[in-house]
Amino acid sequence: MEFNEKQLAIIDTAEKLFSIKGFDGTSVRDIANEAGINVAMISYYFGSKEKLMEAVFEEKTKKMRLKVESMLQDTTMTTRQKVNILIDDYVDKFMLQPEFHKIMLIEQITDKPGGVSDLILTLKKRNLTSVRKLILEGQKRGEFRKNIDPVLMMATMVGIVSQMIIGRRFYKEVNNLEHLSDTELNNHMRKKISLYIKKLFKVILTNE
Amino acid sequence: MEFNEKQLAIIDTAEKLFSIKGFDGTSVRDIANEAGINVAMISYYFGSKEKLMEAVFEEKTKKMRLKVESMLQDTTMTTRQKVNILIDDYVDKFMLQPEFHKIMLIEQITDKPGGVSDLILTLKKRNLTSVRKLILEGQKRGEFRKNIDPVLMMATMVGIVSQMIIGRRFYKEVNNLEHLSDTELNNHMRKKISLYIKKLFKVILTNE
Amino acid sequence: MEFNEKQLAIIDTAEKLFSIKGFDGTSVRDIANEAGINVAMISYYFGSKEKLMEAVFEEKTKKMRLKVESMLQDTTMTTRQKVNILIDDYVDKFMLQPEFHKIMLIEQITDKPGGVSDLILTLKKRNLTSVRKLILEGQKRGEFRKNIDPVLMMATMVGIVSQMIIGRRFYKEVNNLEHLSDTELNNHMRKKISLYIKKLFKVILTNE
Amino acid sequence: MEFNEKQLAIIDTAEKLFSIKGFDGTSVRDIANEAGINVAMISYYFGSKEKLMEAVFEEKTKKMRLKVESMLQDTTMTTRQKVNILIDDYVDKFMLQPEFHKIMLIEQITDKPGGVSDLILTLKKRNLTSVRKLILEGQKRGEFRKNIDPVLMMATMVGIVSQMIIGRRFYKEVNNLEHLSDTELNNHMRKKISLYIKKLFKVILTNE
DNA sequence: CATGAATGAGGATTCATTCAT
DNA sequence: GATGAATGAATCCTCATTCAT
Repeated sequence: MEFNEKQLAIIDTAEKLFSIKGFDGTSVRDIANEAGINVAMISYYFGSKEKLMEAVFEEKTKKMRLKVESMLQDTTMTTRQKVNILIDDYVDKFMLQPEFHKIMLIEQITDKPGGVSDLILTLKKRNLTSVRKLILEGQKRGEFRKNIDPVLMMATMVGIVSQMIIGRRFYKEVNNLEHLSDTELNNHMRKKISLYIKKLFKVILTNE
Repeated sequence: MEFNEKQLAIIDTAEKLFSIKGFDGTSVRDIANEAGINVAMISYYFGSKEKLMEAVFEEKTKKMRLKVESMLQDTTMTTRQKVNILIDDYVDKFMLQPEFHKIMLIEQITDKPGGVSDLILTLKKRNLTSVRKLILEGQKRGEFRKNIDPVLMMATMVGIVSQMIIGRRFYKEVNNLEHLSDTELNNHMRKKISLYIKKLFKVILTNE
Repeated sequence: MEFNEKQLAIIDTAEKLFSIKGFDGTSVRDIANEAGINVAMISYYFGSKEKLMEAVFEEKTKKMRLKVESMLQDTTMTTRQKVNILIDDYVDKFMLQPEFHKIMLIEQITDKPGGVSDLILTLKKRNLTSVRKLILEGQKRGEFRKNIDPVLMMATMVGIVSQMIIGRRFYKEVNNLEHLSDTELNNHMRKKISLYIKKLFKVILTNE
Repeated sequence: MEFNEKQLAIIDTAEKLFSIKGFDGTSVRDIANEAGINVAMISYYFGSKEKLMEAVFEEKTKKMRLKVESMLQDTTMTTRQKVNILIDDYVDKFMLQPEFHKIMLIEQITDKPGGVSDLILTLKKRNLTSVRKLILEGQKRGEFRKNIDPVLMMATMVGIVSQMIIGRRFYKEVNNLEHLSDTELNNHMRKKISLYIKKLFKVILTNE
């Protein structure tokens, strides 16, 4: 599915508003006004508000696919190096798209059958398969220990990032970082979270 | 604030529906029908839908306050024992109230000013203070290492639990646990998560 | 119809609120709150909101009946003296009960069939009969001229008083009387209006 | 502000219903049904019921501005002639728009701050200024006497017309004019009132 | 005699969508 | 292809009244 320029503008606006006010809290008029287009355009281009949400998801997940598969083939890196790259990759992607991350969270929480949450579930299962392969590789190579739960591992990484995105205001206030610009804070948090998760995973994967 | 039986019934229904369909996705009619009461009763008892949400929050957080403070005084336990109790406590509380947990998440994500998210922020700050004290105690006693970030620690525990609650369906399917009843699955997950976080925290807190 | 103390309190409150916010703009809850009684009392005591309005009217018109009839018998006064007394009487009564006057106006304007406006119409017809007699008396005695229209005469007196009550704020501002208290302004206006109407009527009734 | 045809139809209907049932007594559904349009159109076109009322006022006052100012310049007429024209003008305008007149009355009586009553007050003040100028002119030319109160004068004219509009039914019945059509009665009343007020004003303005 | 609780109808407004142009 | 106008359904809330106690 290819979207034209106007459609992309609508998708961007929708992403922003959905993440701030939720799907039901956002009216198509809000989106139309913010995007500077006619209300009827949304039905016209996407069919319905629901379909617009799916379009948002479709468009925004294009960049979201984890590049695990390609790395699995690679034999020049240790598995731990691969894991670290993966962590960096994940943290960067989501910290740079907090709005979309929020939408994904909300969709999973509300979990409407037939909606976006089904797509997310599929995505998660696919990612799990990759992660399992990676863990297996690490174990075969003797880098990782036995009894690693990939689901809990994923929950750890995703959960921490989620909490930091959701609790951005909290983090800023309790660490007295009000003087930082949005971009600065983002960079600061990205580095910190990345480092932290890497340390954590090192322990999870290797310690006995 | 004391709520009577009928009010509590409304609150319970509201909690459930808000967690499934979100605040805006839930109409007061939905709540009234589900609770078997007249629509007007909601305004009558709570003033508005917004106020009802606050009542839900008020009622459900009664049991939610972490019992850190009381434990801080205790001198018969090691700090790590205290931390483990805290983890058990937290995991139990939220895994037994997944609906409310979802509401808290949604409220934090959408983050309406003047709404429930402000109350949550206050709660988190209060908890942070307690956690900081606990860490300090552990460090003074030589149990814990230096350079522990309490905010990341909290994000880790909260994030993992969140992910497991949100990803309950995912967890069930990929682990082939469809044969378990809801209660059985709950118990299974609670134990697993608790154990996992404890291990994680042991490493975070003590390892050099 | 005799009203007990509580009923009278409700009637007074209702009169005030009806005059400020109109009948439809006033809710029985408003009245109940303002009067410090239970909402159900209004239906309980008066049957309905509509009936309450009629009770207000009934109670407040008790003092409103013009004392024309009694004066007609009097042979010691000239008719013009009688007219002047009547004017004083009317102006005083309405300027001292502006709220009720407003209600009467609104009721006449909206003119619901079967409502209070019917009662007002009856009252006006009764008053007209008296006024006609008085004019006749004046004409027989040679005090008044021919061709006096009693309806226009009444409209003149009632209309001027109405305008002054309605336009109280206007009058105060354009005459720079902001320094006067409510009572002072009332007295000032009463005298002025009374005098003005008397002059006017003198001309209307006697001039050729 | 220019209103399109449909808006004008809504405004006309609203004017009628507001004058009959009052603002609060009229529901937007009433207006929509009577005007043969969808309920949502009212919000669509005017934003709210309140704004619709303001639109009614705005539209209907277009023709309502007294043409005093233009006449003040005129040197070919005596001031009394000007006054007479003014009276004719006023009586005609309001007797031909009794509905709107009623709305103005109700709005002044209930006197909601920030509502239409503020606009009416402004209008009255503007008119007062003009009337004052006219009186001054008459006095300078020696046509009028001293000590004329313009506010009472206005109250007289406006009050009489108001009473006749409000008491239209009363007037009809007591004068046995049931055989007249609405238009005939209107013409009859207009002439009568006009003549009466002119006579009255002649006396007020010139008599010592 | 009095009242807090409860109700169903109706209030204004906003919604996503469709239609005519 | 694009849009302002229009719609019916649904939104939350308040209404006057009644009921059970």
